[in-house]
Amino acid sequence: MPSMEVVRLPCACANLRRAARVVTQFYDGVLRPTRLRVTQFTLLQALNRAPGIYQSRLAELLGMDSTTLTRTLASLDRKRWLRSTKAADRRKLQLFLSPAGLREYKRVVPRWQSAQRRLRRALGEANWNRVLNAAVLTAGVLPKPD
Amino acid sequence: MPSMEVVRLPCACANLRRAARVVTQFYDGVLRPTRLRVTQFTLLQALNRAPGIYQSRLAELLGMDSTTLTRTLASLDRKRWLRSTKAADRRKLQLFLSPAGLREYKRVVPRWQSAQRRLRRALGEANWNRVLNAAVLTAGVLPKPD
DNA sequence: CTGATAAAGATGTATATGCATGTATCTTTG
DNA sequence: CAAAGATACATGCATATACATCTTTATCAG
Repeated sequence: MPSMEVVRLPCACANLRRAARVVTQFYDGVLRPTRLRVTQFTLLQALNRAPGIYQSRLAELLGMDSTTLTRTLASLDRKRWLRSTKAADRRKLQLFLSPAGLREYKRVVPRWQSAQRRLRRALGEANWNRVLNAAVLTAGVLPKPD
Repeated sequence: MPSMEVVRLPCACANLRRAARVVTQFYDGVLRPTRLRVTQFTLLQALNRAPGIYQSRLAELLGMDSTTLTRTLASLDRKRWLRSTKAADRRKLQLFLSPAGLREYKRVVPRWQSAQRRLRRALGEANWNRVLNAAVLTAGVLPKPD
């Protein structure tokens, strides 16, 4: 008979990925009526806060491969929420929200706030702050593999 | 000029996803010589610990949609690392490692242990334990959206 | 028992993600 | 300055992930 007890995963990475999946599903659920996912909302939010940021810097900020951004940003661009211009160093792209992008961002903010409030209540203050610092925890701390 | 300061993301979900990306990249880097990714390693490890587990229960354990498992397990199955049999309730699948799957798991364990040790050292005990509990934090705590 | 409903998994479709590699641009070295 | 190397982004390819929907099987109401 299959085990009924909880199988504790000893892998830190597996646990973190699991937490990210669960929380993403929660946020996406709350955001569903807006037809925007939390991943795209995060990009709009970052661009609202750091207009003109370089793609490479944004990737660094999100701990994400810069080439992953190429595609996710392309989907925002298709919706006309983005403006990008070449920087003085013409290899670099500077990214901005378009007016429509700003409107979209503002439209979704209340739902996002609701998700934040509900998660905060569910976790309690201490755990909430730990989650907010999760990114900082792993920023620059990790040694290069091999 | 694009901002040089750190842009703190206020979204708990964005932070958690970021941490998961960074840590996944680290584990995948350490595991690279084995040509196995941490996501697949996690499945082998789970099946090693809970042989005969139902697919739906495994999905629950990993906070993952059960239909996502269908495909990830299919990739393990293509490599002949899996055995699955129908349960008494013939809608359900019971999952096991094949002998080759067990060998593969054992082959990769040392690298995984190395990644664990290195992350633990980088984070320190307190943060390490928080990460190990990240999954528990979010288990069953979240209210249904709407 | 039969029809209605629920549960488990498979499949279609879409997004997210990373690495290897390619191309354009910049920087460094002689 | 020209060649060599480095940097930024785009593209090809592979995996990861979820939801809606479909099929199969089980359970429940009568």
